[in-house]
Amino acid sequence: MLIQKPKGTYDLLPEKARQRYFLEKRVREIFNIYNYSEIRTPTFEKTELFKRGIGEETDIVSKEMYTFKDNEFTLKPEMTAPVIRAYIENNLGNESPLQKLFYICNMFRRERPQAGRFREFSQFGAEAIGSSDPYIDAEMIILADSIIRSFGIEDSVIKINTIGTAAERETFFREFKGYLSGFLKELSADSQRRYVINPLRILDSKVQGDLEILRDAPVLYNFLNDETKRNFQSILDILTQSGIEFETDNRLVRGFDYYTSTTFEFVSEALGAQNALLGGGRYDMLVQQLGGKPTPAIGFAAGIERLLMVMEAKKLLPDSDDNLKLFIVSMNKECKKFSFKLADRLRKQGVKCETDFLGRSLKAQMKEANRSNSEYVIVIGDEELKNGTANLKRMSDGTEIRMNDFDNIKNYLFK
RNA sequence: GCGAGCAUAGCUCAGUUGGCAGAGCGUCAGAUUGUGGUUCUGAAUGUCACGGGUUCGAGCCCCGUUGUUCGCCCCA
Repeated sequence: MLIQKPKGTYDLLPEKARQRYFLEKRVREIFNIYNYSEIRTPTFEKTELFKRGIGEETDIVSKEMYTFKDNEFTLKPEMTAPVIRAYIENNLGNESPLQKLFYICNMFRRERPQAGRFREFSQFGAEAIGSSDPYIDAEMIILADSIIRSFGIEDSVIKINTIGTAAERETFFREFKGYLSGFLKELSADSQRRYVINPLRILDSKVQGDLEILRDAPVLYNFLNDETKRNFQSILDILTQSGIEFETDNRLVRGFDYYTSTTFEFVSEALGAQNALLGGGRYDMLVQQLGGKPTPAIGFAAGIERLLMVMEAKKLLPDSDDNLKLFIVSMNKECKKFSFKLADRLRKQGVKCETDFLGRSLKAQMKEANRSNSEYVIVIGDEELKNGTANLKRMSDGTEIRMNDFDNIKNYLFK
């Protein structure tokens, strides 16, 4: 039986690996410009970190984690909890009252794979820890937007909401559940389940019957106190001043327990059912919950596979421009000895070049040079060895340049 | 965890009422022996996902397994 890759994983073959490198490089550049510094954390963490960080009752923790048999450790299903753990453990708050961090890494969730969803997947994201300034909320969204836009994705829609503090939600839930109790039997099975586990998520329902019931339901926003509302309004104002287009969506709620106040999502029509390209929000209680001092924080995470899917669909991925400079063709074994040394010398001068390793015919080597998009070809035969001259052929138009100094080929190549 | 579809050459896919395993692309070789692309000629490559069953006979029908795709849930 052939050994296959685990379900929901993928091999990144050279072309795809190059596209991903392109994406990661650009992402790093933009994070750097916004003064976010990279952080890397272990691939696995204490299981307890995710239970306390994300919430026991969330889908991720309750059924999607890759936990080792002894239950002590779990492959990370997301990065916010590990970053906060590292922040607390390394006393980063003492170094500077505001830490702006970013990450690019892969993570693991045991879900059924489908379009835009994998069991091992990659995200890049940012966390700004230490500030509750609405300007940092705005910066986070502007940063996310400029990354998305830098890839040429213009039609991604930004949705923003505020879900208030835990205390504000408590009073809302009392009213909300009171209202829904009258319609309990008419709600969809999923929403009936959520009624018990996480009533907030009922707001997210797309079932027609639920939508009708929700139409007259109490609105979370009305239960938020003035400060929360003012704060939210400031964020929206700053975004508007910054020229960011967005939609407020008072039904946008997210699946992690740690979110407070601001939540946002970037969605794209080019994706399938899993249309969220990027998601994030404020989590002012998490640092404290994980044993640190009370510290406000906000972050986002973007799905790299989904981003690449959109870019592929919109043909925004660049072709490789990293071609061979020179292909050295050898006529026979004696010439190959010379070619190999020549290639080695050129490579040490930083010239990307290649020679034949299959003992193939002149024609086959020429074809190989053509296939690999080599800019120049040089044929090394007995005459060249004897005379110390050769023709450099430019493959784009077939013209040949006379070359009579093997020690200075580089000068001919870059003329 | 639940539902539906799919599985044939390296890739994309045909394959009729059950009757010799196919095409295009790619790969390799050649077209008077030191010059690629275009063209032409030829060649190689298959446990028809795996395991059972029905049948004289199964790529095709039935059952199971695995993989995969798309949904649900949830998320990036």
